[in-house]
Amino acid sequence: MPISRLNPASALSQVDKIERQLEEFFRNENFEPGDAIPKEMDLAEAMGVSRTAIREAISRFRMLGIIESRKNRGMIITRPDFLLNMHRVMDPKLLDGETMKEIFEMRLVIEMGIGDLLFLRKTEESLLKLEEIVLNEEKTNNRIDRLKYDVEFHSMLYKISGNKTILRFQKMLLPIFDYVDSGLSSRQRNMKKAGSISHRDLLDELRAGSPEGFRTKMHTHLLYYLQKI
Amino acid sequence: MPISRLNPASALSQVDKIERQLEEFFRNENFEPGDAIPKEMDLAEAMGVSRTAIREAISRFRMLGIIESRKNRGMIITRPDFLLNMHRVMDPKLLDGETMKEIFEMRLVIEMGIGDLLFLRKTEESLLKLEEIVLNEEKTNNRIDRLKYDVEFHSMLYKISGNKTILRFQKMLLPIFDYVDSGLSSRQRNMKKAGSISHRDLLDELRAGSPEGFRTKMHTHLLYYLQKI
DNA sequence: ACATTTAATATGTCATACATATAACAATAT
DNA sequence: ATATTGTTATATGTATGACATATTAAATGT
Repeated sequence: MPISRLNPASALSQVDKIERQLEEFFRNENFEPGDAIPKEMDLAEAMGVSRTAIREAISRFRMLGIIESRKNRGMIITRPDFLLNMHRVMDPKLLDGETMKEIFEMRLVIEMGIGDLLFLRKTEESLLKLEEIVLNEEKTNNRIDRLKYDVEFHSMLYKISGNKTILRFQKMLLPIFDYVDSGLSSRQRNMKKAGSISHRDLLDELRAGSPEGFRTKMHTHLLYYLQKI
Repeated sequence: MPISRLNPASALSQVDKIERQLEEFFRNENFEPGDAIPKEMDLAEAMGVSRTAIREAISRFRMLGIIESRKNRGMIITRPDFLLNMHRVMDPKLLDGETMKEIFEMRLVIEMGIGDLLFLRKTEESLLKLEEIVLNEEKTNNRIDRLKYDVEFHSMLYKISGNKTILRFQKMLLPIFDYVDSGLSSRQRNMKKAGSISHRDLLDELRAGSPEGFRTKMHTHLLYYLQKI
């Protein structure tokens, strides 16, 4: 139970209260996407508040994508895009260092755990794309480009996993990764090179190896990050 | 770039536009938590709209926890709780089946990838707690209780990982897991029993084994879920 | 019966007024 | 001079009424 959930009750504005009541209402009444909800004036009268307050609360749900309204037709419940909302607050300037560190860790965890999905869903085509990225990476000496291909390689892995939610999740977290990564010292950065498992090794394992082997190799590949933790 | 981000431009209400302009404004002006933002009337005048419209937009940021306002002191930027917002839309009734399946997969991925953190941060005390849960589980024959201890065991693993974000993420996703799990046929459910790796095995490995061993065992433990995918 | 017009309706936006909590300052008492 | 109290200005919180606009439904005309 997040602490922010229990604001000093007195500090809750009326709109806050309306928001919670409405959320409860929608849940209890088993509203589903497509269902129409009462019109603003009815809600206002039922709760004994002004239409303005109701609209401020409804506006919040509108942003989350839980409610949509069309003139005259009234308002209906809609399917929210749960990652879109997260995206709005995924800003290194807004989050604290501890949280960002934890998000970074989460990425490492996901990359190490994604092996099985990769073997389940890899195709010749997707392996060729990986091959192309690795070749590009091996050709360049530019530090910026290497970083770009590094991101591309790992993004491609997420794509191969066939899980759009994980892919989007990772894309959304990229600013955080950049931020944490840029905090690494150059000494730590050099350890990366010393790491014994390259993208080429990972690709080879994915092509002809096993999920177990891949998990172990990915672990080694990410080791320098883990040691930083 | 989420598709919902590019609603038919004409369909965007004025408040929607204000919301985006404000978001851009905060970003460009490098606002950070604690910074005061212009008062409502100034914003309204600057954008040539009514105070009502500004308030509807601001109300959205207030919900996200990006803005907080105190009478007279004006409004300030605050640190949002990025998981709290996700929590609001994490409702099986609101999400579509495909998304829920992908979230479920994400859980499997995380559980398989979490091994290293566990070995990094396990303590005697935490292992004893795991032991207690496993003992309780082994004692009972009640199907409901077994399920309860199953959840407890995995939750405890997240706790041991020492990553509060991952722990909360998983807690938030529980309703989805329940929903997907309850969709499994009894035949599939029985495969669980046939799975050769028990919680006891996982605990033993965590106590005296290696991260590699744990990854492999966790993989086997979750196999029946993976096969369902 | 069909097309067009008109009226009713619910949301979108605005202007205004007042309530309320807070900060800054002034006044008073000790 | 310090502490307490009172006053005022200010920015947000809430309510009300008005009008715009898009859409549905009814009414009208041919």
